[in-house]
Amino acid sequence: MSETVNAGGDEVPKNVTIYINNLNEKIKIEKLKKSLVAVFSQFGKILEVLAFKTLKHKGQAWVVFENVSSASDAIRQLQGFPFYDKPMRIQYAKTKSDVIAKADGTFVPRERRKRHDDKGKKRKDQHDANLAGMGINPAYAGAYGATPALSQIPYPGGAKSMVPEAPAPPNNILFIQNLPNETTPMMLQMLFLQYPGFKEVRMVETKPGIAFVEYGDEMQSTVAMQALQSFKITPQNPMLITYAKK
DNA sequence: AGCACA
Repeated sequence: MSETVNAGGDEVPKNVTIYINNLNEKIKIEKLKKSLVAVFSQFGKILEVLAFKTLKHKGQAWVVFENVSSASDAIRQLQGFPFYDKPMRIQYAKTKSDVIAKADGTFVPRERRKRHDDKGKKRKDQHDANLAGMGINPAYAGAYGATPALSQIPYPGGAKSMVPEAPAPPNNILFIQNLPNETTPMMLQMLFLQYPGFKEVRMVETKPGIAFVEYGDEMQSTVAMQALQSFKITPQNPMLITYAKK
């Protein structure tokens, strides 16, 4: 079959883009997008994820895949999937996404008020289409390209988690894992104190191997994270530093 | 409930 029937009984033709609603509106847009990437990447390459916080568009998102088969698999397999405590409702999107139109040359700017599109915009669009063609979301390339920690961290918890978590967004508090059991707060303080803005180290006796390190702000915590990422207290224990969850 | 391209 080549179409699905949505809850309202309307037939929706296949599309590489899926439209998701009934999303938890309390989740911040950036976190939501990253979590969607985390959950939907299993079905194939994602070109872009769009979500907006305006009234009319809250609780909804568009995930643009490279192939329709990915979109179909996603709809089949994740229909009703509990995501941040709410079952996702997934359909094919009704219209073609701009990234796709730009890539296949059918893109027409929708504000008809412009008589000429200026050269600068055109070049930018072409650039974005190129990025998309390489599997790089232009929006992410700009926004997160300079934040290496976000891309290099596998999600902690991995397979056992029913709702895969995207890496946490920047936070002035760092979460340290894979520490040797003999690590003391004093040892960590010596390491982290050398970076500006250091506030404190917290460890929990009953949870060996992890610690929280707090800085004044997220710029400072990011500097420390990048400096000490994979630092080995013992040769077997490269530390894994991520932002703590908010 | 709400199908866009910050």
